[in-house]
Parts: sequence; C-alpha cells; structure tokens
Amino acid sequence: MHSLNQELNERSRQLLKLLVERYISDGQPVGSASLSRDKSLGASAATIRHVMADLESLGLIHSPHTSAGRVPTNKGYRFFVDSLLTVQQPKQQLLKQLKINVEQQQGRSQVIASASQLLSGITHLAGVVSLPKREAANFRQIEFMPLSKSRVLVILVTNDDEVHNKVIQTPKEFKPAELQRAANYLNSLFGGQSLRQVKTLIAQEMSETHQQMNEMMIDAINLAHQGVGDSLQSDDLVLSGATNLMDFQELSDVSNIRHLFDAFSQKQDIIQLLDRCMQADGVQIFIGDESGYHVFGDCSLVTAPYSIDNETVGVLGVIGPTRMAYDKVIPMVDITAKVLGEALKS
Amino acid sequence: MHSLNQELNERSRQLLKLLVERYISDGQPVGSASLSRDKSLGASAATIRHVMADLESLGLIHSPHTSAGRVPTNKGYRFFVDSLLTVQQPKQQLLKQLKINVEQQQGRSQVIASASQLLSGITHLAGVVSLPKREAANFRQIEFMPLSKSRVLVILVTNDDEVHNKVIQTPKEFKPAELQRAANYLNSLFGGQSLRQVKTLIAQEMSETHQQMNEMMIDAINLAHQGVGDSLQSDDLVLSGATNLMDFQELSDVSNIRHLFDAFSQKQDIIQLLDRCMQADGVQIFIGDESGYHVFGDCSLVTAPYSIDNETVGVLGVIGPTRMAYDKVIPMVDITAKVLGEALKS
DNA sequence: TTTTAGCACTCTGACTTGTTGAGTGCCGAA
DNA sequence: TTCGGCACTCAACAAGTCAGAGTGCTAAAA
Repeated sequence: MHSLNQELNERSRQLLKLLVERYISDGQPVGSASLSRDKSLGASAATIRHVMADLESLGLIHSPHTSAGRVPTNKGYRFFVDSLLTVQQPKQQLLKQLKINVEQQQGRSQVIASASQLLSGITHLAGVVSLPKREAANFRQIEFMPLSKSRVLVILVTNDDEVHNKVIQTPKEFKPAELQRAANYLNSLFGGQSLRQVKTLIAQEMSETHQQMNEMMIDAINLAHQGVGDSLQSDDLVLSGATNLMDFQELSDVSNIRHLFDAFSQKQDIIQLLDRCMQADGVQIFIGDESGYHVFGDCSLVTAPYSIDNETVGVLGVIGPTRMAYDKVIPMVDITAKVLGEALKS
Repeated sequence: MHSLNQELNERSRQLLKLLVERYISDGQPVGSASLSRDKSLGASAATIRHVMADLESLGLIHSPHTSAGRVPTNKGYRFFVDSLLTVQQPKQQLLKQLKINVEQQQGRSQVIASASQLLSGITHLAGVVSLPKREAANFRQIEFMPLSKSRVLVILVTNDDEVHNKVIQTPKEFKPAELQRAANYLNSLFGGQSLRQVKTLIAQEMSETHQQMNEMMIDAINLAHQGVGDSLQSDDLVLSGATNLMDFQELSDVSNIRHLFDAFSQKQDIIQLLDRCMQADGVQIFIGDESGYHVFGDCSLVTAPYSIDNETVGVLGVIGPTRMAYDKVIPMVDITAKVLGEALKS
C-alpha cells in the first residue's frame, strides 16, 4: 500500500479537512449537501458524494448508518492531524497569562498543579501532568534519624527543595553519632550531583573491593543504597478537570465514563502511557486506541515532554474525546510544557 | 407537633420498616399489593393502602406519580434509621479479615488507603477517610536547613514517622551553626509533646517578656512559630471507589454524577463536612441534604470518628445513595473505624 | 472522463395511538 | 376496623406514521 498522500488528490484532501473540521465543531455527522454549501470546495453535493465514497473505501471516514452523514474514523483523524491540520498559534496574551499564572505559584507541587489546571481550564478537557522524574534532581543533603533499634528514617533533600523520606530496616543498631558521621560522609561525597549519578556511584562503591574504605564508609554506603535506592521511580501524576469529559455526548453513556474514571483512579496505566511519551521530542498524539489502551476508545491524548535545562524530566498533556479541537489543543500543550519547564527551573 | 413515635402505632411502623427495606433491596417503588403478599403484616392490600395514606400525610413516604408505589422520603429514611433499623452485626470472620488487611500494610498512608479501599470494596459504595489531624501527633524532632540567604527549609518529624516540610522566609540570614543550635534547643524543649501542646507553648513563649531568654532562643521560637504554625491543619482525605456510585440509576444521570465528582475533586467541602463529624461520638448519618450540602441531594453519608489512644484524630465514612443498605453499612463503618484506630497505634 | 441533476431508497427521530399492568382512592359490606 | 370490589390514573411499551436528511445510482451535460 502506498501512502495516502499520493492516493489523495488536492480536492479530496481539502474535503476531508473540511469534513473533520466541521465534525469537530458541530459534533454531528456531516453530509454532502452541508459540505457543498461551503463555497471553498466549489463542487456539487453529488460530486462530493463520489469523493466521500472514495474516502470511505480508504477507511478515512464512515457512516454511522445509511442516511446519516460521514464521521472521521481514527485513521481519518490520524491523517488529518498528520497532513492536513493547520494549528493556530496561541495569542501572545495567553502565553503571558499562562506564564504569570504558573510562575506566581510557589513550591514545585503548586506549580505543577497550576499547570494541570490551566491545561484543563483553557481546553475544557482533562489536563494531566506527570511529576518530574526524581532522577534529574540534584542531591543536596541526606540525614538519618534513628526510630528504633533496627529502623532508621532517611531524609533526602534535593535541590528543588523537595524532601523525600523513607523508613529502612538496618541489620544492626546504629548510634546517633554513627549516623551523623555517615550522613556527613555521604553529603560530602554526593553533594550537588544528580540522583542518577548518585545511584551509579553507590552501585560502584558497593561492587568495588573495599580496600581503602573504613567500616563507617561501608555502613554509610549501605544506608544510602537502601535509602536512595528505589526512591527514584516514585511516579505520580496530577489530573485536573476530569469531570469536563462528562460534558461530551460521545462519552456520556455511564458505562464509558465509569471505565474512564476507573482508569483515572487507577493511575498506573496512565502513568505508563505518559512514560512512553518521555522519549518523544515534541508534541505527540494518540488517537483513540492507538495508545494500545482500550479505555481510551473514544479519547485522544495529546502530550508534550517538559524539560529543565534541556533535560526531559516529565510529561504533560490533555485527555479529551477524539473529536477535540486539535488545532487549539496542540499548541496549548506545547507552550504549557515550555512554560512549566521554565517555571520549575527557578 | 409531637413525636412520630407516638403518632405511629406498631403496625404502621412495621409497615414503614418493611417498605423501606423492600425499596432498599429492589429499588422500585413498592405498592400495597406487593406489601400485602408479605405474611408478616397480615393485612390486605386495601388496609395497607389506608396506612400508607397516613404515612404519606406525615411526610414519611411519597408517590413519584399517581400509580406508582411509594418511596421513602428523606424524613422517612431518617425515622427508619433512628427508630426502626436493626443493624446486622458483621461476621466475626469479616472483622478478622479486615484487621489482617489493614494491619499488614506498612506506613501510615498505606494503612489509611487500605481502610478506604476496604470500605468501598465491601459496601460497593465510595469510601472516604480523613487523614489524622496532625495536632494529635507528637513532636519528635525539628531540623532547619538553609536554602538561600533568607529561605530556610523546616523539617518536622512526628512520632508516627511522618515527615512534614516547609520552606519559610527568614528576616535575617542564619549561619548553619545557628540553625543547628536553634534546632537543638527546640528539640529539647518540645520533644515528646503533642503538636497541639507545642503550638500553645510557642504562643506562650512569644507573648511572654523575653527576660530570661537569650537571642538564640528568641530566634528559635520565631523559626518554630513559622515552621510549625499552620502545618497543623493540612487537611486531606483519601477517597476510594467513587466510580461505584455510577452504578446506581438514581444518580446515574450525567449531570448528577458530574456535580458529585466535581465535589470529590474539590475536596474542600467534603473535608469540612467530615470535620463536623469529629465531635460526634459514634456512627453519624446524614441523609440526603441534611448535611446542608445540596450536591448530596440523593446521597447519604455514614461516618464514624476513629481514635488513637482514646483521642479522636480523624473521621472515616461511606458515601452512597440514600437508598443504601444501612443495616450493613453502619456496622461496617463502625468496626472499620475501630480497626483503623488500632492499626495506627502501632 | 468528469461533473451534475434527478430519483428512488433508507434510516433516524419525533410524534401519535393503543394496550397492558401496576397501583391508587373510595365505597359499601362484613 | 378491615376487607373486597370497582373505577380511575399513569408509566412503559409497542406499533404505526411522517418529515427530514442523506445516500447510491443513473443518465445527461460539460
């Protein structure tokens, strides 16, 4: 099969574009007569019907029933966003407003929450932001606090002023002074490096022959291993405006909504899905079940990774019905990712 | 108006009880014929109709339309749960299962999440647990960490192994050693006391004449004031199984569900509502909009406070349609509160 | 060969109509 | 006070009608 681009002549593409746009704005199947009224095509309803028949045989549109107009298929949407879509650049004013809103928040979690809310508020869809990967954060300070004989509380502070804590089991009892020394040692060893580096450093130290290390250092490394170890992949996400999705009839049967919200409270699957978008460079779009996630049968997901200092640390995006205003959503997701990255830098 | 208890004779009460039970189990308006088939009443349909007419004029039941059976009103439910309900004691085995499930979790938040999930899982309704008030927790240790010239990170560890942190602005620049001294001082001063006590202590110290205090102590108290100050009412709640509510037809029109879920993601109003239940001693029930919260128009809320060492620290409960199996939900909420309190003690 | 008008056909959705069954209120007898 | 009987009401369902929108096909026009 050769590319649709070659298969379709200019008029067919124009027609498909018009049809998708019309369906997105009206939500009703669009028929030949309605399209022929649009002067930009300059063809009669009958001609349009011919073209539509072609498009249907190519699987780009289909009829819900005999005498309803046509509706884009997922494949049709895909072709539309890939080859036909002209995105609207968002107003400069909106960008400014966005920046102000996000940057006036204080605290990492506030900034992220506001980004998510802005996404959902402006698009009237559901906004989602994955929390920044901790691996990218820098090690600032570690402290140990004895809780009981064999339990120690590890407090890890990263340079984005976040505090992570974890209770670990220790093989032996440590005296406060020992813990203090271990912390001092680790702080001088790891201070300022990224958690990813720290992790590899710990792995190195543990595998090396412990010739030039004294007992305290060995203990310290072991403690760090337990305390820092799996605290890296604490994935989570912030979801806003999920209820916006209830306003769309195409999703509005209760069982559909139920599945969707089950997925939202599950989180796990969505986190995985977003993780897959971390690799991509710019805006990425999943239409319908392209995500391999059947719950999104009638939904699309528009995502963009966001980065701090050129390093991708997370993903944000918008979830909505396949029938969404891609021309507005895509740039919105795009600039929100940039704004969020900027805001997190400081 | 004298009490309904006097107004109603035994048969009327039996009938109301039967009617509510029938409606709760079937979800259909229940008619006189259907009730007369129940031998326990021993009255004909016509007689039952007379009684029903009385109950209707008292506002305890009503007809959705001329020829549909009767349905309990909120007032009817209220009378039912207050005077007619015989709760089922839950099986011993369930209690055991519950205990095992909750106690095998590790970490406060895990324990709470499991309690919420069990509530929703067993009742097939929405479970909700408010996080324990921090005020009840004991002060264990405080640490200060300089972030920049005028910003200090306060780390507060409580005896339930929870770590709370907050960035505060300081009027002057502190040297690390100064912060260390301040922390030491505060730790020796407050160690082991409840945060509520600590709070009053701080207030006292600040209002007293600072005669016998040196400058370090004054700084320390000021830092503590900022760091501990409003960290007390960090209210939050854990909600599970909200999607269960979508299964009930009486709520299943989309706009109803939307309002309900808006409220859930809002959280604030529900937190307030739960807070009001902290005062109550045992299980408390809000039927319909008795809560003063119109979103719950067709919902009821069954709550119970839970306590650690005889001190009430939080509230848990179940949200469901007014037509819920109160006889099973009430004891379930009751024992879950006890189990949760126990589990949090250790 | 492509485009167009015309036509018969199909399907949905809104509306009407009739029927059934459940339930009610009232009345008069037991 | 209780009960059976009776006329009445209403929702729910099924079936039928109708207008409107849209289609595919065909034959004529460009």
